[in-house]
Amino acid sequence: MTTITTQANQNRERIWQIVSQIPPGKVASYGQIATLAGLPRGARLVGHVMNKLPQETRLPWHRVINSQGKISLPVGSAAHTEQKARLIDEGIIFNHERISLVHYGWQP
DNA sequence: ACCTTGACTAGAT
DNA sequence: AATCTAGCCAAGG
Repeated sequence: MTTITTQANQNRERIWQIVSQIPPGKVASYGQIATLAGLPRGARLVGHVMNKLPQETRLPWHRVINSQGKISLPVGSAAHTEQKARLIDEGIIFNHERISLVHYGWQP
């Protein structure tokens, strides 16, 4: 098994690493993750990486939302429903589909 | 190799 | 508050 370290692989691993640090009951935005991973304008890449996570991943992907405090997945989709349920389980309160970043935003 | 598509965002209008 | 726009990075056609 040869180990190939492309730039894309490194970026992906940095993103995984940051996401794994978000504590329960807190949320972080795509842009915030990107910045912490050393990719200041890579918000979109974070979304792409989340989208490609294996179904059985143990990463707390549900704690990643957009800068408006909303879930970016399509409303009504199974994924959106699961994400919302997981967040509510952790004690997060939604107000009109929005999460208060002031109260629940992760401060590393 | 070229073009389009996203779990995006800050800034301008 | 609602829209637009340009910028970013990887993947897929």
